[in-house]
Amino acid sequence: MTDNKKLLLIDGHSVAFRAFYGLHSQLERMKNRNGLHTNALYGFHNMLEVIVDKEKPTHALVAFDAGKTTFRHKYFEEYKGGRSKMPSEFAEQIPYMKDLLKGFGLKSYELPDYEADDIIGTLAREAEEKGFEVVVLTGDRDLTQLASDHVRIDITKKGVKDLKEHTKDSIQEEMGITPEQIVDMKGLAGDASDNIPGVTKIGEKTALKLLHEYGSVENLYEHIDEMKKSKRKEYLIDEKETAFLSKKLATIDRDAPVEISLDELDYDGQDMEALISFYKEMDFNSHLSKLDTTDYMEELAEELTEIDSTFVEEIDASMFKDGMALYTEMLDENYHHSEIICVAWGNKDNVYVADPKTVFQSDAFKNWIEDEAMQKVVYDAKQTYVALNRNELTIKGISFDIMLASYLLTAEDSSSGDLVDVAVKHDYQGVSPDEMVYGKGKKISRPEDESRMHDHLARKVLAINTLSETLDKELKENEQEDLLKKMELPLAMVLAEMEIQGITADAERLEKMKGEFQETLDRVEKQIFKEAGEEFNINSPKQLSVILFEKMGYPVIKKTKTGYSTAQDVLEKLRDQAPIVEYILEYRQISKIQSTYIEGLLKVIDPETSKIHTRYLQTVARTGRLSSVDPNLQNIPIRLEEGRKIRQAFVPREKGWKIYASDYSQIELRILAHISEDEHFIKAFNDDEDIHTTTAMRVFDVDDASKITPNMRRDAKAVNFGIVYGISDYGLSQNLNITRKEAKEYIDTYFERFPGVKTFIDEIIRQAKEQGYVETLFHRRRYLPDINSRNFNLRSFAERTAMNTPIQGSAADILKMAMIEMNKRIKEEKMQATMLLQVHDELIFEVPEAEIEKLEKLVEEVMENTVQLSVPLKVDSSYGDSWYDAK
DNA sequence: AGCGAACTCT
DNA sequence: CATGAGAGTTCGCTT
Repeated sequence: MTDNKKLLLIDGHSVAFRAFYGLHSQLERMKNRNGLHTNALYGFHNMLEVIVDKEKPTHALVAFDAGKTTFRHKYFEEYKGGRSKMPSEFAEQIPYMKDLLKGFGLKSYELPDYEADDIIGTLAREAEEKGFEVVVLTGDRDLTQLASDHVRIDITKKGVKDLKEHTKDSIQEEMGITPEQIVDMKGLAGDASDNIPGVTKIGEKTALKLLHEYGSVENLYEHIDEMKKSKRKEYLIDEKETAFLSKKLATIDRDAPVEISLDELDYDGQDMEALISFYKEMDFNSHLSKLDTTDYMEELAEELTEIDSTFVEEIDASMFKDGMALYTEMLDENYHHSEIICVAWGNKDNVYVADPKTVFQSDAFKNWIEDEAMQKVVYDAKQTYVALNRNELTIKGISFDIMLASYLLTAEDSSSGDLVDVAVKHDYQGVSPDEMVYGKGKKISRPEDESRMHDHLARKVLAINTLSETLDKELKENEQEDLLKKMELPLAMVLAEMEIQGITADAERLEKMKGEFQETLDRVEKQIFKEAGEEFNINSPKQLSVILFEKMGYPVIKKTKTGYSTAQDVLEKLRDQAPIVEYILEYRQISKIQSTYIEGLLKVIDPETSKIHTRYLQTVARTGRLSSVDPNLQNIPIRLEEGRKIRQAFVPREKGWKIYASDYSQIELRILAHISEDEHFIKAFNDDEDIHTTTAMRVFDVDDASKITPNMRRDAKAVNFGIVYGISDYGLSQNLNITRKEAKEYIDTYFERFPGVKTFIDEIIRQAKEQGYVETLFHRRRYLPDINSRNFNLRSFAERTAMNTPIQGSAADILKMAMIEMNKRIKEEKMQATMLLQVHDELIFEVPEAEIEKLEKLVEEVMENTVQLSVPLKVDSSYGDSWYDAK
């Protein structure tokens, strides 16, 4: 051996198929969050890991079969006939193989008309001629014919990671023939699995005997006359053609027109980024956590080309130009509390980095920030606004936000808050993750070497600058420019003001409630322990299920992945037979209020101002809705009286003022009416009818509204909801506690009576399948990669998303526009009323008594008329001394 | 530190 | 076969 080159060739399909059956018993357990089976991918992954680690190849390739037919079918149509169809659980995993291979840094190759065997055979020959060692990984014994002095064939055994190695010698020893003779063997004996016929009455034993005597099929027929007369000889003579054909079929073509050269196959290890995203996609969390990313991180850092930036201790006006990018660095994501630790700004010509102390003392900086005419581009306009506001600066003239732009373009989660995610998503590699500079978890801190931080920030500024141009172009191509510049960006400013304003919370009220709820909890807890006959942690579903289903022996109604379900709907079914569950339900309800709402809210009230400042996340919800965190003020209880009382703690900032709430009535169904153009729906809304009653009348075929019972209306309401969410008969039956058949009848009648809705659903799904995404009324997009998936769950989910997103998303768009307009009008009118909160279809204000009438008129005018649909939009308003009383 | 179950809202 | 949209927080429990 003159050199150490080693080529690893993998028979992709056969190895994956072996992996699939190797982990077949795990089939139902191994699914990702979307319901995609992952057992073949998992097994294949582990095999790759083992073989790559063991062999340390210098070159590698994974070969696949291309299409159904190969050149062999020309000679023999039935080749590989009689094979049963691939199970769909396996087939659905195939498209993801390429992601797995990408992660391993392995190239793959297929060749029309040829099988993977031929590709492998050809490359193995070439490589051996050039002095390589060759290892072939396959699940298929056929490949053993390729074994030679420098070619070894590894075949997967039943256990997933076990391999059996086949060398020229081991084959000779086990089979008694050379690897080359294996095809002669098949010529005579055939191969049932590939539907290769062979010669009648000749099996492996006979073939072996014949081959020992004659060596090959060709030689056998040359000397066939010397064979003494026998039935076998007759068969051999009669089926001479078949024997040659069979040999030909079984022979791997070692001279296939493979157009990839060995040089291209050099292997340089895993592609960390691709591997991480593959693990995430498949929910391979154990792999994810054991991944050693330090090498990768260092590598990334080295890859960054050097950039120029200036750390400045004195600032002057010459450092600011129109169109520059600006970034303010904070270590905690909650910008209401987190300190700015460094500031950077600049463009492609100059990047400046400075300490906040320097920046906030500078008049030149202040002039630039507050000059509307000087445009700035940023990452996260709202964060930037709030951060500067806390330093007595009001930023004006933000013209672009790459975080918002990226969200509009891909509607993918960029909530990690790290600019690097957005950059990488748009193929910009010049910036590193925050984690690399500041560390992660509890250890997040300023780097000791300050210059590292300065460089990091300078890179962010350059990234913002560069990406703002490319993303702007992409937005224009998608007709989404207005969505950014007239909706999301102005909204970011409005939200910033709302967050900074905050809502006043009455801590004393909460403290008082806390005491009362604690008494209830103690009392209910005692009763539960008495019924159970022992003490345990009621908050632990695991301990609770032991008590309920094992100790007390109540029937199990539903199971979760990890054990018995003790969810609300399950407990409600046990209510009649199990007195204890009544107490458990009460305990759960109250303890949720206590921990999340009372104790949780008390923790986030600013003791100085008595205010709560939530943060609205503008780039999380895939439909375009906002979400609210730290705390979430969009899920304050209302349905049950006990929880609703929490709202008494939300009060106006001044005595004598009121909390004023306005919500859109049935906005989603009105949008459905508008988009679907269903005449019955449109008429009902134009006539201001009660939509659920009208639905009930049509579905139950009743001609008089007075004959609609509350139950009929309730059912109709559930169906209307179901339509908006993308209904299934099963889901509706669960919801209404009726049979699946009855639910199906409801749905069928509904579609019959509202044909426009049916047409809308069919049409939106068709459109989604064709273009791969759906849009709201205002061009907000959501891509649906699974809409044509062969996996039922994935596809169904995408179909429901296709119908729900235009509805939910258009409602979100309308609210956003109304908020921008309201903010503007309140300022124009110089009102004291203040917009405080948004809860998906409602806006909450605080208002002086004297302005109530004016606000009422303004809110209605704005909310009902910001957008004109083919049905009217209707707003219901109310006010009171607290949020509780605004009902 | 991260996940799943349970709960809250529109 | 599995089975209604979009979110966030808290808890217990495992790593």
